[in-house]
Order: sequence, then structure tokens, then C-alpha cells
Amino acid sequence: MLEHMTDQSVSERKRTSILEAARSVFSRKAYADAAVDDVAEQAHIAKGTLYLYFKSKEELYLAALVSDLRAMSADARSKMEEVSGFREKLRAFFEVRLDYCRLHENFLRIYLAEYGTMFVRAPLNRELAQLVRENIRYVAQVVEEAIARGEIRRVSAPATAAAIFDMSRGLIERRLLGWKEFRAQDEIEFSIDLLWSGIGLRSKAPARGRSRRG
Amino acid sequence: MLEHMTDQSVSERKRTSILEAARSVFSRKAYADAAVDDVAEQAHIAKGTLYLYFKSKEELYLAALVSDLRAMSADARSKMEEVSGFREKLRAFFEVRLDYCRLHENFLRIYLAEYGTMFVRAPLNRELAQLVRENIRYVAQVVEEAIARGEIRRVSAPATAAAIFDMSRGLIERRLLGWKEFRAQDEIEFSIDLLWSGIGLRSKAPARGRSRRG
Amino acid sequence: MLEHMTDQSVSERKRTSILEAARSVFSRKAYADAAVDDVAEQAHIAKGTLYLYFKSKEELYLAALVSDLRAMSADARSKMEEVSGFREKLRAFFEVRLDYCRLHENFLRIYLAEYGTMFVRAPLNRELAQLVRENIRYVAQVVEEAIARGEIRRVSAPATAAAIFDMSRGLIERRLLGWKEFRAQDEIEFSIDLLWSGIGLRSKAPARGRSRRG
Amino acid sequence: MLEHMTDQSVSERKRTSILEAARSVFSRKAYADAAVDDVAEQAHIAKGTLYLYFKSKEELYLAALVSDLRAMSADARSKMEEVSGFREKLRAFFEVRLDYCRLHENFLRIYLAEYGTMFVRAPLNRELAQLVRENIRYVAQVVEEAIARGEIRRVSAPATAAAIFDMSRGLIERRLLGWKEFRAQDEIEFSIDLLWSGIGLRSKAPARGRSRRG
DNA sequence: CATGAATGAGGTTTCATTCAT
DNA sequence: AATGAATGAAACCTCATTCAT
Repeated sequence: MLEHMTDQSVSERKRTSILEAARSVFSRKAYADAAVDDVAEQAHIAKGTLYLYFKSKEELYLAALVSDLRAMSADARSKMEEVSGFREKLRAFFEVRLDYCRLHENFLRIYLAEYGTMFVRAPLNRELAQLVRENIRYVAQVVEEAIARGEIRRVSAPATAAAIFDMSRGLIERRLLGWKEFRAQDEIEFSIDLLWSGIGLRSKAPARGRSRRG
Repeated sequence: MLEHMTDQSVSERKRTSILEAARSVFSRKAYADAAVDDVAEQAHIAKGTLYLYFKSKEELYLAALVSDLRAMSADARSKMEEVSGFREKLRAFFEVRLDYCRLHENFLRIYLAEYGTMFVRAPLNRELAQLVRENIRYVAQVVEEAIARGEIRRVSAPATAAAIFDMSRGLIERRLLGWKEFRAQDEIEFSIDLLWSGIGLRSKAPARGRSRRG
Repeated sequence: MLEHMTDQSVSERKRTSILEAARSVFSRKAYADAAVDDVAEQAHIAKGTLYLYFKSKEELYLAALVSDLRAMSADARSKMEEVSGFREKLRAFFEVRLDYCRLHENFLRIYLAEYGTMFVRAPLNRELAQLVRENIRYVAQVVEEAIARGEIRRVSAPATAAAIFDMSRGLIERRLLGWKEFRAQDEIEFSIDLLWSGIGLRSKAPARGRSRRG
Repeated sequence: MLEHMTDQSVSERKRTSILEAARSVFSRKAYADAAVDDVAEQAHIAKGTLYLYFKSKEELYLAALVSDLRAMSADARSKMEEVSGFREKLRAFFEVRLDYCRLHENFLRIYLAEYGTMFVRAPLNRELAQLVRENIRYVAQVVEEAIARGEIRRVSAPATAAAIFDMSRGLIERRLLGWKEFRAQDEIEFSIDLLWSGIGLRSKAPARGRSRRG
């Protein structure tokens, strides 16, 4: 069994290292501008070898995108489930995603680029659209549970989930753009406050400025 | 003089029709996948003719993108200035942008796609980034005026403006994706409410459900 | 009759000015690199107009080349016939050709370029080859007459004529290249001396250093 | 080690065969008229393969031209150094160059064509001009040595070298043009005699008609 | 006569993919 | 499993020539 795992691992590790190289390349050059050669070089393998692991440039690209996207989604989900209370879940969601900016910046650049092209060419990213939708649905469910618990007003859960997504994407973008005035934690708090005030119960004022780390 | 004006118009009209064709093509295929031939064919002219009006594929693409973006920005700005009160300005902003989905869907697809690639390759869209930033600044200014007038709380204007942008982009995207559950006016109202509750004065409950068209 | 001549002249003058423009352009860019547009612009006419005077780019090019070549040949011939004595005829030949460097530099550049391509593509310059051959034959005839007059040894007239041509071409080239050490009159005298000593009668030392201008 | 040498050879041989194909094509069509496709076809490879060996059409062309030019120059130089006496060196120079007409006709056609365009467009052939100049300087040096040895008169070495070049070029051209009356060995002897009489010592009559092969 | 907008064939170059080693 | 030389389709762009005005 160990041998088998090892064998699997060797092959799997190579696949992973190619994906890492792919993310590095695709995050600097758009899909069309990036050459398969670049990825092979970055992965220290020959171009032909790459085709032993991925059927085509497109499959490689998608794999590079989707594998990390699944990881990020799972991460966000588990962190949200670790805490209780809608406000904390919201914070977990934002924080996980912004943490990815530091650790998986390459992936996020690709993700954002590909997200935008969903509106232009569907074929490449049917799977991406699927994943995004699933994630939004999960957040919508969290919203609904918060409503059920009486934590927030009776708002439209899908619309709220979408707004949360949009805002978190905006945060990520501004961080990646490196705007000097962008301070991650402040922006997260602002977003949480905005949402909490926006959909929270009216009588209860939000605990403004109280950050987990503050 | 009339003849001269007509001459100018003929040339200008041709340019415009090429741009329209370009938007049609680029909204279906990503920049790299779209061939100049396709645009020429769509415009019912020969490839060489296209190059009489645009120096390169890139210039054509940028023109197709930027000309409409400027128009949309100007439109949003003027509509926002026509009305008074932050809430109405917000509504104007959202409505102008969503109206573009019907009338300039092609442009918006390109815009969204290009927006995403800002995080991957800067060169092509320095001008786009510039325009976006200007627009956000304008909205930030509107926010500040609302604060000054005591309409809303003392929030961070840039962060608020960014959130407004992010949400409006989300609305546009969901409309373009054609989600069945997406009902434009409802989503606009939801967004306005969310923002208004989120940054409005706490004591005063927002006038919910009162839409301009209601 | 006057009107007719004038009419002819107007048209002819335009043709001539186009040819002049053509020479200016073709002397700076090789045939393939020069655009018909460039010639039209240089001639201050529209491209379409140019095609009223010349059937094609090739015809224009050939006309620009051949008209001046004929003139230079005629000039050389008449100057050679004005003087008597082989040595003086030789000098006349060299001087006429080098004078063209000052007055018709553009033409000479084209001439040299086209001369070289005779060995690569025949079609364009069958006429050029014809003219060159005629000229060499004329010089060969002059050589023969000199032999007949006992001025020079009984050398091969065609070979001698060819050598004279080759040396004169070399002079022209070095002048056009602008080599600093090139002093036209000195080089002419050297060439005449070389030839005179080379084919002259052995007993009689050449009148070295006696230049017409000296 | 053998394998490595073989590998090197394979690649080198391919490069050489491409160059040979290029010379064949460029000797029939001028640079601008010749298509890269033509060269690839002639070399029995795909167009893309050609670009693995040469970065651009221009580089290919220059390589085809310069590699043989260097070879011819080196050949001439070594043959000239093998013999002693200015007259024999002269003969070696002419013979090497005319021998190239048989064995490397394609190259010479390109060489002559490119030589002519030096007066029209510099960019492509800065290296050619450089090489030509070096060669002329070498011949000038040979002339100077002959003067020093008292073999010939005290003539201008650069001018003499240039004349030698011009005449040898003329010979090559006439052979390539295939003039029926052109008999290589006779023309060489004529040229040598002309030069020898022209710049040799006056008192000593040249050994006319005595060819190496006679 | 004069114009210049329109054409479209044709050229160079890139690069994803294959396959013999 | 790994390689990298070879392929050839496809793209952008130029420019000689035409023709309606």
C-alpha cells in the first residue's frame, strides 16, 4: 500500500508542480499570451512531458484554476463552519479569501481574469461557473440560517449572497492592484459593518470597529 | 459646408459601424481568439479597409472598449447630477449601468472581460484602469457630499464607492449570465436598500420598497 | 501647333516630375520597400493620378531608371565624340559618369542597385541589360578605332571596354559611399593612367599627371 | 563523444542544407520576392522548422550570404599566400573568385545583387560592407608589399586594390550572364596583363600570353 | 484629368500538438 | 516515462491596383 501511495504521490507531485508552474505563468500572461513552453520551462520539464500529464493547454489551464478554487472554497466553508454567528461567519469568509491573496496570489489573478471572460466565452469555463454558483448557494444557505436564527432581517438570501461575493471580489482585486490606500483588515471590517448594518436587525447597532484582532 | 459635414459623417459613421462590429465579435470571442477578419466580415468591409480606420487590432479593440465606457460613464454622471439626494443618485447609477445591459450588451461583455485581465496583464488596458479609477473617484465624491449633507454616516468614501461599484458590477454580470431568478428592478432596489441601511443614518429607517417606478 | 506642343509639354512635364519623385524614392528604398504612395506623395499627386501616367509600379521604376540611363549614355557618347585621342575620350567617359554622381545621384543609386539584381531576376531589367550592352559595344568600338589609329596595342576590344566599365562603376560606387579618402579627380587620373599604361604602346611612356584641369 | 559529435553534425548539417536551399531560392528571386515558404520547400522541411534554425527571414538571408562570402574570402587569401610574386597572387585572386562561379553560383548571384543595394539601403548589409572593406584592405596590403619588393610601381595601393576588385567583379558578372564570347581563362589573363602592364615596372615587358595553364 | 477609399492576395511569424527516439 | 525536433494552421498586416465620383 505504501508503495502504491508513493507511486501515486510521485506522479501526483509532478502534476502538482506543473500546476504550480502553470499558475505562475498564467498569472503573468493571459491565457492566449502564455506559451505551453513557458509552463514547461518553469516546471523544469520538456514540453512533451507536460502533455503526458495534461491533454491540452486548456485542460492544464482549467486544472490550474479549478484545483485551487476548490481548495479555497473548501477552506472558506470549513472556516465558516468553525465559528458560530453570522457576523463571525462573514468575517471568516472575507478573511479566508483575502488570505489567499498572500498565499495563492497567482491563482487569484487567474481566477479574476477567467471570471471576467465567463461573459465572453462560456466553453472554457463551464466548470468555473458551476463552482462559483455552488459557492454562492452555500453562502445563501448560511444567510438563510442566520435569518432563521433571527440574526438578520428577512432579506433575499441569493441577492445577499451575491452581494457578499461581489464585495469580497472587490477587496481581492484592490489588494492585487496594490493600491496604497488599501489596508486589508480595515476593508474587511468596513465590509462586514456595511453588510451587517444593511441586513442586520435595525434596533441593534452593530459593534463597530471591534475586530477579532483588535 | 453641408457636403463637408456629410463627408465627415460618412467617415465617422463607418468608424462607428466598424466599432459596432468589433464589439459584436469581441463579445463572443476573447481578444486573442477573435480574428480581425471576423470583424471586417461583420462590418461588411474588406480587411484592408479596416486598417484604414484603425492602426492595429489592439487599437481597434481599445477603441471599441473605451468609447462606450466613456459614454456609459458620462451617462451615469449626468443622470446622477439630474437628481438630488444620495438615494436617488444611487438609483440613477445602478439604473444607467443596468440599462446598458440591454442596449450595449456587447460592450459590457468586453468591459467585464477586460476588467478581469487587469490583474494579469496591464499593458493593454492602462487606459481602462485609468477610466475606472476616475469613475470610482467621482462616486466617492458623491458619497462625500452626501456625508457633508448629513444624509449618510461618516463612512470611508473610497471604500463605499468601491463597494457600490462592486455591487453594480455583480448586478450586470448576473443579468448578462441570464440567471432566470434575476429581476433587474428588484435587485436594484435590494442593492440600494442594502447600501442605504448599511451607511445611512441609524435612527432614520430607510424608505424601503419605494421605487421610482413603483 | 503651339497649343499642341504646350499640351504635350504639360503632360510630359508631369511625367517628368513623377519620374523625378520616383528616383528620389527608389534611391532611398529598394524597389520592394518603396511604396507607390511614397512616390505619389513626393510628386504631390494622388496615387490614382500616378496610374494615369504609368501602368504599374514596375513600369514607373523602369522608366525612372532607363530615361536617365539613356541620357547619361548619350551624354557620355557626345562628350567622347567632342574630343579626339583615346586618352581624352577615356577621360570624357569617366568624367561624364562621375559628374552624374553630383547631378543625378538618385538615378545612379538605382542604377547600381538594379545592375546587381540583373543576376538574380531577369524580367525586370531586360531593357537595362540591353542598354548596358549597347554602351559597352560603343566603348568597344572606340577602343577598336584607337587600335586602328595605332594609339594603343592590339588588345581585345570587348574585354577592354568591359574593364573600363567596371572601373568606372567602381569609382561611382566609392563616391556614392562617401569614402573620405576618395578624391574624384585623382581617382579618374589613376584609372586613366592604369588603363593607358596597361593597353597603351609600350615604348611610349604615358603623359602621367597631366590632367585637363591640372 | 561520437554520438555527441554526430548530434552536433546533424543539426549543423541541417542548418547547412537550409542555407543551401536559401541560396538557391534567393539567387532566383530577389530578397523581397522570395518567400520563406520557397526556401522551406526547397529544403524539404516545414516552414516552422526553418524558424527553429533562423530567427527571421533576414537572418537567414544574411547567413546565406555571409557564410559563403567569408569562405570565398578565406579561400582567396590562402591561395594568394600559397604563391609568391604579385603576378601569381593576382592570378590566384581572380581564379578563386571565378572558380566560385562554377561551385557557388547561387551565392555569387546573391552577393552581386546585395552589393548593388548597398547604395540604396544600408541596414540589411552593414556586415557585407564590412567584409568587402576588409577584403579590399587585404588586397591593398598585398599591393603594398609588391611595391616594397620593387615588383610594381609606386601606385596608390587602395586605388589599385579597388580596381582589382572592380575588374574581378566584372569578370564574375559576365560569366554569370553567360555571354557566349566570355572565356574565363582568357579574360583572367587579359585582366592580369592589363593590371601588370598598368602598374608594373615600365622597362620590363610582361610575359604576355604565358598562362599558368598554357 | 484627378482623386483616394476600398480591396484582397500574399507575406512573415508564432505556437499547440505530435511522435520517433 | 521523458524528450524536443518537426509540423502546419492560422493570424496580423501591407500595399499595388482599381474605380466611382
